Amino acid sequence: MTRTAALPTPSAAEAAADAIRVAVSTVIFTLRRLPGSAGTAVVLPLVRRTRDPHQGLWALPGGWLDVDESLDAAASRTLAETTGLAPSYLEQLYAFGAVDRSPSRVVSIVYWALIRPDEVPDGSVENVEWFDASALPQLAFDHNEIVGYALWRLRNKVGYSRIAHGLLADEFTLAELREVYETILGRHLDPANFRRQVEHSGTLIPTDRFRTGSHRPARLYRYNQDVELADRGPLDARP
Amino acid sequence: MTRTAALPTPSAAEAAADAIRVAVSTVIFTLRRLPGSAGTAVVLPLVRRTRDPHQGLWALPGGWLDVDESLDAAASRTLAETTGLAPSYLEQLYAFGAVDRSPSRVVSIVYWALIRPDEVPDGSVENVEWFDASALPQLAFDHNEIVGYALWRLRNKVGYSRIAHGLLADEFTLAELREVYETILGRHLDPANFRRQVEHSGTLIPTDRFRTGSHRPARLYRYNQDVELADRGPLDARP
DNA sequence: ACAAAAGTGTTGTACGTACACCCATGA
DNA sequence: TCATGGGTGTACGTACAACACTTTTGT
Repeated sequence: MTRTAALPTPSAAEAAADAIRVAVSTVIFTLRRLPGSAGTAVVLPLVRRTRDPHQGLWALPGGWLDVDESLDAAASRTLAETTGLAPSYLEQLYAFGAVDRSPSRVVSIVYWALIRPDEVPDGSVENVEWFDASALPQLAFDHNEIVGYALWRLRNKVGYSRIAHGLLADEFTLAELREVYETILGRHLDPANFRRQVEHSGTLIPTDRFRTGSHRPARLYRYNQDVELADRGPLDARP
Repeated sequence: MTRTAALPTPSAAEAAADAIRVAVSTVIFTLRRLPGSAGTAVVLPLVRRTRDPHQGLWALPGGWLDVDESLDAAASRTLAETTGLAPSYLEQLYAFGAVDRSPSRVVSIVYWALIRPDEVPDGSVENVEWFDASALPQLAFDHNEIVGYALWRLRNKVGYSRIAHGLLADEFTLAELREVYETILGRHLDPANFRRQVEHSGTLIPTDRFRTGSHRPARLYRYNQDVELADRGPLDARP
């Protein structure tokens, strides 16, 4: 299967020349341990464009919205086609509709998503590569701007919600959870204070298991499924 | 000029039958002093539909997106056509795109806006009426859901930004500002504590003028224009 | 034994809340 | 002079940051 950001769809191709077309793209974040030194980075998958406009440049995974497909469904499909997996968190980001953002008139409904590092397939997919979110090349269209906004939302939301759990496996240590926060926020957090904050939030369930490592074993926690990752208000009931 | 929520546009009418059309709607909030007793309510303008679907029902003001018009511009145009004025605050709310939200396939980019009560024209406009946001009739399409979400965003945002100033004239007393917060949040706020919070926030500039009323005159304040009403991150730079 | 991470305790500051109190004005 | 809203002072509780300290493991 070829993967390109210019995804032809019958209904779109048939549209009139001056029509407005609706695309759906997704910014998919995960965390990746950097090879050499210690450290973790926010990474996202990009797709190399195989046709004009912007042939050869990297772009966000996406495609045209199908006539019989909701926006959420289109975002999930996009994600499945790119990563082959369902996201641990998926939320609409923004609708981008500047007149000159593409040669033809395209309104892009952009989503952003989180997936757990352990669920990212190892084998590389054709034309897809994962990039460090803080060191992106020049992207197609206004996608640099879009990723910048998605990163801002991620950093903001990590401060007042529990979305960080969307980047961890089912069981994790507090140190691992803290590393997620530190990576996203880009600053050091006090282990003692972090422990108390997150313990008193009621979103964690301690288990009987421990992670044995180089030193004193750390207790493993589970995420409390009763608590939503983020409060999206009336829209929570949807999809 | 007639105002309907079914707004014909050449480019849309020419689109193929199975094409996806893009509409822009706006939830416009302002405050209105209730007639009889004391009290203020959040109100918004609705447009009576003059054609199917949902003929006769009330709907959000909106229209089709023009091919040579950005989303923001379309929202501003919508607002101007409804109220004849520029909003004191305008922000994209959400893109609604359920397949069955309209008989034909329509993706609606919804904005929400604030305007100052003193800038709302007195004379009523044909087919437009202002409704108490907390007591709406059944609206066309999914517009009840949309207003509910907009209200949630308004109440949320008033807690961590200064958008309340978007509902006041240039000069205002602290009691007036407090009434805005109380109306939106739906609860009483301690005058003494409210004063300190808002005074220490650095967003207010005291003037030499006082509002003389029934009792001790209250100092008038101005809004500090250097401070943005709300932090929208990287998107702030956009128009 | 020692290093290093897990986990606990203590203290100070900032901030929101509750509420008592004084001030200035119109009637 | 009195009622009322404008405006100040103060005490209390919670939340968080800083950091000293104890515990438990691998080597």
